[in-house]
Amino acid sequence: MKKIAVKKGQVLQKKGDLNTKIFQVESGLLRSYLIDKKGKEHIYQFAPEKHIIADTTPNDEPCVLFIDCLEDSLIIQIEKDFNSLSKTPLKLAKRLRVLQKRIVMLMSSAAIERYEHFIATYPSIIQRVPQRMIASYLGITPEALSRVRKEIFLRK
Amino acid sequence: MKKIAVKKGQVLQKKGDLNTKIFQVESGLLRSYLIDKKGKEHIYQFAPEKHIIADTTPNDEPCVLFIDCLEDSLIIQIEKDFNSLSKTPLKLAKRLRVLQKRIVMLMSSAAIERYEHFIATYPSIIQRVPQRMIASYLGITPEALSRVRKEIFLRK
DNA sequence: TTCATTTCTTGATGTACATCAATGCACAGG
DNA sequence: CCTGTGCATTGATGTACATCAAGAAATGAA
Repeated sequence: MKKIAVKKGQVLQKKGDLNTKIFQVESGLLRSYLIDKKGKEHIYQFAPEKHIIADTTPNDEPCVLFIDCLEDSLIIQIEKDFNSLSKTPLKLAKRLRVLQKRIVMLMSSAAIERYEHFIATYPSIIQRVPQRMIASYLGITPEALSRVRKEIFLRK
Repeated sequence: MKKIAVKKGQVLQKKGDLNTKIFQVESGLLRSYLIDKKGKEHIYQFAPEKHIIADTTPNDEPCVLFIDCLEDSLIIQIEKDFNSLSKTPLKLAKRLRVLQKRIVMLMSSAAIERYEHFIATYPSIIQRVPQRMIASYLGITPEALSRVRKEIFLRK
C-alpha cells in the first residue's frame, strides 16, 4: 500500500498484465476500459476522488482492462490479496451496488435513460471528460450520444 | 444465518422489499430478475449449488430484484450486515469477477458471443431452465436466441 | 495569433435485434 | 384418448442504434 502521484495520460495497467493492483483515488480522475475484438474501446469505469478502481480478474490470470489517468492524480495502490480485501468489505459492497445498477441499466434501458442516469449519478464527471468517453461508458457511439443530447434539449 | 428448504416457484424476495438477505445455495437453483418499465422481465443471475445470490441495494432502500426458486432447493440465509460481509470477502471478490465479465460481455459482444460464453461458463444450467430464461439472462428475446442457436448449428 | 488536431454535430444508410403473428410440438390433466 | 397450455421456431416487418462521410466548432501548440 503506497501513495503515488500520476500524470494525465499515464498508464497504470495494460490488458494482459498479471498481479494487478487496486487503486484508490485521492484526487484526480482515472478510468478503466477494454478494447473489443473489433478494436473498439469501451470505458468500464470512471474513478474520481474517493473511488476505487481495479480489474477484478484473479491475480494469476491476465487482466482484461486498461487503466489510465485522465487528470493529474494522487492515488493509493492497494494489493489485491485477501488481507487487503478483508479490510475493505464496505468498499467492495459499494462496488457491487454500482455494478448491479450498471448491469440493470445495460439490460433494461435505452441509451437516453442510461445517459440521464449517468448525469444524475456523476454530475461532476460530465464537465471533466469529452463526450465521446461518456458515450463509450454508456455503450453507445459519440454520434448516438449527440443525438440523445439533442433530443433531451428539444424536449425542454 | 439459517438453513431453509424452499420449493420450486417459491418467491424469496420481491422488488421493493427492505432488509433483504443474501442467499447461499446448497442444492437446487435460484434466480434473480428485474422487470423493466415496459413490463419485460430480465434475469439478472442464476444461482446453482455453491453460488450466492442477493440484491446489493443497501438495506434501508427498497431492493430492485425479485428472487425466486427454479428447482426445489436447500439454501442458507445470510444477513447483509457488515459482520457477515467481512467473513466472506472471497465470495464478494468472486461475485465482482462475475459481474465484471457480465458487463464486459454486455458492452462489447453480440448476442451470439454472449450465448457461447454462457454455454462455456454454465454448461449445466442449459439443461435445467427453458431457453426463454437463458434469452432473458443474455438480454435478448427467445426468438433471437432461437435464431442464434440455429446459426451455431448450421455453422457445424 | 495561426495552424493542426481533436471533438461535436448532422445526414444518409446499414444492421442486429425486437416485435408481432402464425405454426408446430411436447407434455400434463381430465 | 383428446385438449389445453407453455415453449420453440419461423417469417414479415419495425426500430434503435451503428457506421460512414462531411462539415463546424472547440482546443491546444508553436
